[in-house]
Amino acid sequence: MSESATRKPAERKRGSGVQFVYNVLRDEILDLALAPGTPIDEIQLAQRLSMSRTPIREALVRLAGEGLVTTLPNRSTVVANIDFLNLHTFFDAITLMYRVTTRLAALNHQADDLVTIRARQAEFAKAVDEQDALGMIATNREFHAAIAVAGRNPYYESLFLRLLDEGRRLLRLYYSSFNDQLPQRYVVEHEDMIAAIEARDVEKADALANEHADQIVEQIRNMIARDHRQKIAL
Amino acid sequence: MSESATRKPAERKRGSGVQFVYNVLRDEILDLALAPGTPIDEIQLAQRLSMSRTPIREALVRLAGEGLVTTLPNRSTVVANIDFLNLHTFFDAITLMYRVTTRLAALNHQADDLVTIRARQAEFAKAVDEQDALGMIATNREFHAAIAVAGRNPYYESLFLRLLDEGRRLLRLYYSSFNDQLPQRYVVEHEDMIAAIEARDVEKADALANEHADQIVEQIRNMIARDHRQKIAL
DNA sequence: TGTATTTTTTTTGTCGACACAAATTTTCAC
DNA sequence: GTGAAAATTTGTGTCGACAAAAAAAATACA
Repeated sequence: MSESATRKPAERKRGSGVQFVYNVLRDEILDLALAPGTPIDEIQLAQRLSMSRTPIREALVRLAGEGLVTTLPNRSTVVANIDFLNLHTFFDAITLMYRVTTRLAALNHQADDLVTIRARQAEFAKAVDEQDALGMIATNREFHAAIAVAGRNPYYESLFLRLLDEGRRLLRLYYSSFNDQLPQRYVVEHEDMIAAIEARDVEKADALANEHADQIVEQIRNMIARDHRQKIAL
Repeated sequence: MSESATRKPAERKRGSGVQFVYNVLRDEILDLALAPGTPIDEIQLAQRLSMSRTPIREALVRLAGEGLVTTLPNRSTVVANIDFLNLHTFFDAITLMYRVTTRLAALNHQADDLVTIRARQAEFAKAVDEQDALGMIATNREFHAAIAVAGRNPYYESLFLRLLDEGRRLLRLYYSSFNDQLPQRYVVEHEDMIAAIEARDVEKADALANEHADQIVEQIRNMIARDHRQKIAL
C-alpha cells in the first residue's frame, strides 16, 4: 500500500532488519496510516517488507512494550486503540512531563543543547508558517524531545517521548479531519521557554511549560468536543 | 545453575514460552543472580530452559525495552549495568513517582483498592518483622505498586514499576553484603500513607510519600557511601 | 620475541517449515 | 430452515538450520 513500505527487496545490512520493520510500523501507526484496532498480519507484513517473520515478530514485541500495539495471545496483534475515556490520565501525565523536563533543562542544560533546541524551534516555526499541520506535529515533538535531552534524566525522557508519540496520534486524528488554522501563539511560547531555559530560571521555565501544556490540552479537548457534537448531530 | 531455572523440560502450554523466559530472566536479573554486565548467551540459555532460541530472543527484546538488558548489535546482549554516576536522576524520578502515585491514589482509589493495599502492607510488615531483607524489598515493591494501581494512571504506573525494579536491584546489592537491621520506621510510614489515602487527604499523602522517598534515598546513599569508604580503605 | 595477517571458532540475525490454537465454513441432524 | 457438531482454513508460536559478523586462535613475518 504505502509507497515507502514496499522498497528495495533485499539490499539491507544484516542486523538492521528489526530496526527497519520497527521504524516502518511505528511511522504508519503514529501517522494513523494504520488505524487503531487494525490487525497486523505477520505473514502479509513479511511479504510486504520482503523478509522473514522472525524480525517482524521482534519488532512487534518492541512496539508492544511501548504500548503502540496490543498482542492478543494466539491471535493477531492489533494497533493499539486510543482510549478516549481515559484521556485525562494522558493529559495529566504529559503536563507533568512537560513541566519536569523543562525545569530540568533550565537546571542542567549545556551550551550545545541550546543550539539543538533552537534548530528544532526553527523547524517548528517554519512548519507553522507554512501551515503544515503534520509537519508542525512532528517538529513540535522534536523540539520538546530536545529539551528533555537537555534535562538529562533518561527516565523522564523515555516516558515523555512515549507520551508525545501518543499525542502525535491524537493530533493527527483531528488535524486530518478539520484543517485548523495553526496557532502562531505556540511559536512565541516556545521562544519564551528557550529564554527561560537559557537564563536558568527554573520557576519561570516550569510556569511556561505548564501554560504551554494547558494550551495544548485545551486545544485537543476542543477538538474532541467539536467532533462529539458533530457525531451527535448525525 | 539456579535450581528453578532448570525445571520441567517440555511440559509447558503453547504461547507461554516467551513469558516463561521473560519471568526467569527478569527474576535472575533483579535478584542479581545475573550480575550487571554479564553476557547472556542465547544458545546456552536455550539449552538451560530447553526451548528454541526464538522465544528467548523475543524475551530479550522485551527486557531490552524495559532497560534490564542492553543489546549490542551483532554481539551478545548483556545484563544492564547500574549507572552509579547518574544515580541522582534515578532518585529524582522515583521520588516524583512516589509522590504522584500516592497523590492520585488518595484522589482516585476505590474501596477494594484499600483491601489490596492493606494486604500488601501486611506482607511487608511480616517481612520486616522476620528480618527478611529480600522479602522486604519484594513486598515493599508490591505495596507501592498497589498504590500506583489505585491511582489509576497507567503512564505513571509503568514508569514507577520500572523504577521500583531498578531500586530492587540496588537494594539487593547492598542488603546482600551488609545485612542491615531493617528499619521498623518504614512500616509506620506505610500505615500513615494508607490512612492519608483512605481519608482522601491528597496533600498529606503527598507529603508522606515525599518523606518516605527521602528516607529510602537517604538510606541507599548511606549504603553507597559506606561501601565507598571500604573500597578506598582496601 | 613481538606484531600483522590469515584462519578458525563462536554467536548472532534471518530464514523456511511445521505444529497447534482459534476462527470460519461446511456438514449434518432434527 | 435452524442449530450443533465436524471439518477446513487462517495465522500464530516454536523449531532447527544456515549465513554473516565479530572475536579468538593460529600462522607468517620482521
